[in-house]
Amino acid sequence: MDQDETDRSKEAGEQSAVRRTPSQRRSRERVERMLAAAVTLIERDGSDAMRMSDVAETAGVSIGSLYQYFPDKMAIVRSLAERCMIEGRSCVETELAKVQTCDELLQSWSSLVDSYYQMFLTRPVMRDIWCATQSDCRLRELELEDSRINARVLADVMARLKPDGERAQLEAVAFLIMQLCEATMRLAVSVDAAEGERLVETYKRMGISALRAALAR
Amino acid sequence: MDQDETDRSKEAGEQSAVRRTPSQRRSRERVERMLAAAVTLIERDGSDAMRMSDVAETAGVSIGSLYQYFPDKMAIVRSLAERCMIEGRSCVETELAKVQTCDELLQSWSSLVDSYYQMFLTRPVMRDIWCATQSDCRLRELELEDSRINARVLADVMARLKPDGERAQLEAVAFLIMQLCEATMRLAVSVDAAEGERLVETYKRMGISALRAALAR
DNA sequence: GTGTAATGTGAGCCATCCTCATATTTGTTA
DNA sequence: TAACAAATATGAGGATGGCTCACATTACAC
Repeated sequence: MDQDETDRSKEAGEQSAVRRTPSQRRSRERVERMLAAAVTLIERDGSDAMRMSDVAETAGVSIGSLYQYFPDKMAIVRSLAERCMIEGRSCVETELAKVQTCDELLQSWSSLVDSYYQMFLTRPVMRDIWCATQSDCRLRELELEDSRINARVLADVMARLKPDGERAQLEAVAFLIMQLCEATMRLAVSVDAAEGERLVETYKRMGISALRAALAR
Repeated sequence: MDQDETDRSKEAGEQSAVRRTPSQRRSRERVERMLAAAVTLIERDGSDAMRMSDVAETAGVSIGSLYQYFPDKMAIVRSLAERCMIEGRSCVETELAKVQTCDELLQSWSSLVDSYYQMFLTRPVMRDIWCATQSDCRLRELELEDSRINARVLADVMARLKPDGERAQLEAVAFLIMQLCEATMRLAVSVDAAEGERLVETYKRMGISALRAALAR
């Protein structure tokens, strides 16, 4: 069984945020408690300062239990990050699905950026996770993959609006826009609120003109 | 003396990459050896995997000597980062000093981006340092300050080309362009060469249109 | 040459991640 | 319900690596 997990994680590259899949309700609840404890601690001190022993204590489980489900410390952060990404992708898909015109696209995109920024402001844990992303190879890959998926969704819409556009080109623009969005968020939450807001506005203007340019004749 | 250092670092926020300033030639050379050793090890395994004991051994000094000059492991990375930033700022200043027209600005900026990208490709240590930036508060501040300085230089040129432009607005654009440049580099070196190059191109196009828009009537 | 300040050393302290042998709980079958 | 296997839980302690500190050595000033 353990063997099984290891193999799967090796080939799939994904999964493996958990080492053993919790099948009974008891263990599923405990895993939730562990993740919740991690959020609490990360919001208080940051993920670097978070100690595994504290996570265990806060969650009311033993160190051993923690390691039953998470192969290492970073796996906890990855797990939280994955949830954020899934949530984010769902927002992007929902918002972009209804787009019919270029103006609507710019509008939808702009509002996505706004709500994303709000998420960063209201959920401090996100900022930490997105920083941790940079120092963890696996997490970086996850984020890249996430951006690629979102970029594909955006490129789909763009392709609908400009059927003769070169697909690779559209996707490159969309991918960069997505990644620069992450970068802008990381930046905006590092400076004071007023400057942060202005940066997000500036980014939106850049993105809009990039989208316009990519969709133009 | 030690007291002095501590105080200065506390108030200045800067400096303090070194704990004790090497005044004799012998110690200055040793510090250089330590930094060189760190570069070697970071290029091989990354700064996370770099062990202080290895740095000491590679540099041919004792652990204690290392800690005479660097208060902690991150201080070494910070020290390397500062050197890169100083070098980068000098490039930016030199290149932008000769700009007289809008077209020349776009040309100079574009060539700066290109050479910066080349630096990332040819000096793997830079990628690692720029990643470490994200997880270190002090280093993040250094990078922000670096971007601000470069943004001011760029905004100066923009102001020359558009004397009636609102300064704060120009600087916001310039600052974001600088930061997104960092982000694009980090991204471009994380993907394969072909995609990396296309991303840099896309970024340049976005930057150019942002600069054009900011300078337009 | 003598004294002082600067510099160098490395054994070992300590925090923290993570393992593993063992104990407990749950679900299943007869 | 008893008996058994599979799943789950535990925490002492091994391993690693950052960092300290008491002491040794070297450079420099007079």
